[in-house]
Amino acid sequence: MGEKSVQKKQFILETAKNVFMEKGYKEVTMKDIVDACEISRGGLYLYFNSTKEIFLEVLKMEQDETDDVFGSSVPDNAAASDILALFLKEQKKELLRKKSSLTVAIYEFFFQNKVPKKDNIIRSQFDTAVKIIEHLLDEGVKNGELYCEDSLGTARNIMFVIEGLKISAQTMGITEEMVNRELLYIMRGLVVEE
Amino acid sequence: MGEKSVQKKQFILETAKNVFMEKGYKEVTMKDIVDACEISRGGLYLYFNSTKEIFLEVLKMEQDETDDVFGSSVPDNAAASDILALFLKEQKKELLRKKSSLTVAIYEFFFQNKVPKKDNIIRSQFDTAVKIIEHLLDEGVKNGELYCEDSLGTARNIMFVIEGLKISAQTMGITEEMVNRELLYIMRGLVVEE
Amino acid sequence: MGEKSVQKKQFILETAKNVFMEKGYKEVTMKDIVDACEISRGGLYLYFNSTKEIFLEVLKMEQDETDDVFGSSVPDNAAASDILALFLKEQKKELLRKKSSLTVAIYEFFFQNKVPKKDNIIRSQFDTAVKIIEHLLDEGVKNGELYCEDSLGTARNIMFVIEGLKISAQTMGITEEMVNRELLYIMRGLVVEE
Amino acid sequence: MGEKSVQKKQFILETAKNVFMEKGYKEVTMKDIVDACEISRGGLYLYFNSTKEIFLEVLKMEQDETDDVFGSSVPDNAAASDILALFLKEQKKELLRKKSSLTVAIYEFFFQNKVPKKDNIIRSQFDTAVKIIEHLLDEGVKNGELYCEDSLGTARNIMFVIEGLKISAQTMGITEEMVNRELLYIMRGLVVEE
DNA sequence: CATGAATGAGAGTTCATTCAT
DNA sequence: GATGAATGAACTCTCATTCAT
Repeated sequence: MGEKSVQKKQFILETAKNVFMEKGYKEVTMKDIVDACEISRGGLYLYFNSTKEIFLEVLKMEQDETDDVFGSSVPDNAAASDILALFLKEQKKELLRKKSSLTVAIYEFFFQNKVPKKDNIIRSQFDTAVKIIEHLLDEGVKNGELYCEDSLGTARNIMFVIEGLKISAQTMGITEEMVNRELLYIMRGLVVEE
Repeated sequence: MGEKSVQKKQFILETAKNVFMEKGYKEVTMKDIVDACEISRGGLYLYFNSTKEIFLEVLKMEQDETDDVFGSSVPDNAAASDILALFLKEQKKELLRKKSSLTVAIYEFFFQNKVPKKDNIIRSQFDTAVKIIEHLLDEGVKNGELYCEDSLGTARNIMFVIEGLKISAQTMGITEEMVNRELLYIMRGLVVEE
Repeated sequence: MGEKSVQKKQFILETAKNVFMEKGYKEVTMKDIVDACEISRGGLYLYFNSTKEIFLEVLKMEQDETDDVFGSSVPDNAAASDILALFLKEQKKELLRKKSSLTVAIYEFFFQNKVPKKDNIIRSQFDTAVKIIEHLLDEGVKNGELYCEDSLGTARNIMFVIEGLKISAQTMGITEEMVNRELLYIMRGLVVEE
Repeated sequence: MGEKSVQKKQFILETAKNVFMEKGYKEVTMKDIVDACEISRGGLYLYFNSTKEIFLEVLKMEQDETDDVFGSSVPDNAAASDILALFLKEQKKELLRKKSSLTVAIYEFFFQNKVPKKDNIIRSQFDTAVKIIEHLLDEGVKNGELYCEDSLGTARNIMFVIEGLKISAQTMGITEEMVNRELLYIMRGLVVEE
């Protein structure tokens, strides 16, 4: 595939991502993507054979971007509790950003496609997040900022709460206040009060 | 619609429920239900006009059944912590029952149908569960079995964890061990150790 | 068929007539009539086997009523030109009564059902009207009120104009003014000016 | 749509026109046209979305052709009365051409689609014809060939008679003799007898 | 590489007609 | 007589997928 084709493929993926953000996963047809990309029907098939194939590549793209973000954005000399708070704030922003998120599409996709653990982006992102939180908790405890007896258990607990908030945001709807309340509840149990 | 038809309607709903458990919500077509019920194309339309209509009635049916269960199954003179443990065990069973659950269908349905709060079964079940847990916690604290400063906050936290486990079960897959671990984590923070 | 059944049949015909006036002929389904009559599907089939059958009986009913009207409403000792004017006025009223007329239904019916001359209500009504007009013209000429060399030809001409107005009313729409103009044009050619 | 498609679109319209001539307007389904064109179900939808859309384009096509004919076929130096006779003869041919005419389809279409005056082909053709006849009458009077006091009124009268003949041809059936008789009746009133 | 016309399978929906009760 | 549940044929419309150009 020439360089030009690589660009076109990239363009299709970016455009398709928007479509998935709009309509979720199941609803999206090849026609939707063809229309959004303003290319020919046959043209799309030169690059992808199904919405599933496209979605998988969109996911991979997403994952790469997320990895980058994760790696870069952590301030070096910040206090662990501050970083944790920052992390939670980030999650909150994501949670409340109703539209223009792949969340629903990802859920729909994984509902019907049972993928092996290692390819499961939800799983790997969950695990990564747990590890990061665990590490932050350990740091916080070491520094005396935080109190936590079981950092791994707590990290997992936090992530399940966040997952719970995430799905609730998409199904029953949640307000910013509700998210704040939950995150506060979590932090209250961790921060050492003077 | 005569008495006979009520039975048939019920039969269709039961059958359709199985179809939704099998295939989720979006995937299901009127034809799927026609085939499952072994009735004629037109026959189904005598009772329902769309899968959405059917699904809504299946949900209502479900909810009624759940209400019954909730009302009846609580032992009278049990210790609060035991009832709570029982409740969590029930949730666990539900969580791990991969197939033959409407969970995925319900998620898919509420992804695309934003219904008013009061009609949102997910919301109302969530709220009901929170109230029950809160009450149990209060009882437990009163009896000295449990320790909990903010029973409402804790109840909500527990339910969000359960929601998190529920969606995780459907997307990344979870083992019984994982569920146990989480529920244990929750209980550990509540039970007064001697 | 008992007396009761005769009444019911009559009721169906009256109701069906309204449906045909509303929707024309082709559009009407057995279901439409069942719904309008608020009887059972099977019930209708006890009396009629198709919309065509129903329409034919509606037509016959209509024809009988029209015959009655024609017979009774002619004042005995009136001047021929006055009766003619009255007749034309009646036609005008009919023409402009857009809704609640069987006109369109009749047209649609005869477009696709080529019936033998004698059963063709349009034909027989046309012929009857021609005869009446011809007679009136003859009378008028005899009395010196009217001038007309070819009473039969004129009668036919008048009726074709009226047919033309009738179809125009249903297709391109006509105003009262337009009808007046045409009828005036006709009368001007007939009335002896002093 | 490429050049090739334009040809195909044209082909569909021509074929559809025949279908409409056969079956009228209301009766015709997309499937009828698909079958007549021997194309695929989906193929037709590439060009048109409904029988209404197709019929409207067939009408436009027809109108264009008619306009051409009107413009070209008038001999230059002919006597007005001859042209008028020619015109009426043309109408007669049209009238008697029972099958293979869009007449019925057009009537059916305009029965249920009330279109604005300017888009109403029946109306505009009627008006055009009136103008032409009026002009011919004026010419004829000027030349002393014809006698007519109210050329516009007469023109309109003639056209309503023709409309009446047209609808009668489709509903009660008319013979060539009947048409001749009517046209003769009209001409007799106009031609100056020596 | 790219196009877009073409196909055909399949979903939704409506009704005429039948038939057990 | 009367009911209305049930059937199945027919129609509309949309897409995934192919293929000649």
